[in-house]
Amino acid sequence: MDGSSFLDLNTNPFPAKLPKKEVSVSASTHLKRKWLEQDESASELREELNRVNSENKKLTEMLARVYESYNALHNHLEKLQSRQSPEIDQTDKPIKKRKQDPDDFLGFPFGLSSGKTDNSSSNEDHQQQQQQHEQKNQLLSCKRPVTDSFNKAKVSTVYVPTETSDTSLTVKDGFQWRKYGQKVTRDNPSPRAYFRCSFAPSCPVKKKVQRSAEDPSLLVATYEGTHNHLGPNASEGDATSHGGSSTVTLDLVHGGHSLLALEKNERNTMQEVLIQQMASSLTKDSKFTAALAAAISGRLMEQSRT
DNA sequence: CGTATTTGACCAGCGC
DNA sequence: GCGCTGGTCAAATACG
Repeated sequence: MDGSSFLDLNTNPFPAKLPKKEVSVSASTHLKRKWLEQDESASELREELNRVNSENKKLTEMLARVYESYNALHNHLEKLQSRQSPEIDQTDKPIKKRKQDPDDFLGFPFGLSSGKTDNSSSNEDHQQQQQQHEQKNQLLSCKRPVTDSFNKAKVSTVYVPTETSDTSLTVKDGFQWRKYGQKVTRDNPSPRAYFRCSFAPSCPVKKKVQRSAEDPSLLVATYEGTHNHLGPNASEGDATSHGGSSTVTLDLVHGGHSLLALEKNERNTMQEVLIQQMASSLTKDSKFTAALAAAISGRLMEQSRT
């Protein structure tokens, strides 16, 4: 992307026609004219505001449509999945298993790993839907959950863009995590940090965070298990309010039963989250804010000149 | 002083 | 059985 962001707030198709200089104008008419001009510019601004509002409305509607189709697609996928693999039943057996089955490894549902799946009937529709689903995920979230809730494995992976200089290996997801270990792994030069949920003492959820080997600007957070307590929204301990990077609070660990419990609430808040996310990404973009500031100041200057 | 983090040691699964 | 590797423990340390 060539980052020359330019924001033109002056969308008025009829630029302010500055009157030709009239030398012999009485003081009162001059004053009246000035008021008139101010009035005009005020109404222009009002029009502009209305236009921006309607645009905002349109965008919100568009977002809602996208989200609706996402939900429809999601439900459809869940149905398909439950029809094709009804045997999936991952009970809470704390099996210590080093090598995970590649089929459920981190729950890659989109053939990211090898393309080999159990339902290798190469159902093209299915694959297409999965791809669409993934695209939507990418579109909707910079925190891209690679696993989806339809995958019943209680493992999900989240990619979080971060500063390469940031070595803290922290992913702010709203939950409280206690770090209990750090390891350098074979396939990645950057260390992997191990976290446990410290929100509730009995919460079994674990999180691994490691910088992506391919893209050092990405943190890969792997969540395992299901929280057995209320989500971060129920508490005040939300990391998003602590300044710094504004990440969106999402419960990224769905699995088994808690999914059903959480999904309704999640859907209700999803739209809000998306909007917050858009706003935060815009405000984080220095070019955007600079362009906005320039446009506003330009507008003000112009107004003061007239 | 209590809590969180760091870090080396230890454990267990897996491949050879 | 042995070595490699990922995951966990727990003492030491840092921090508020």
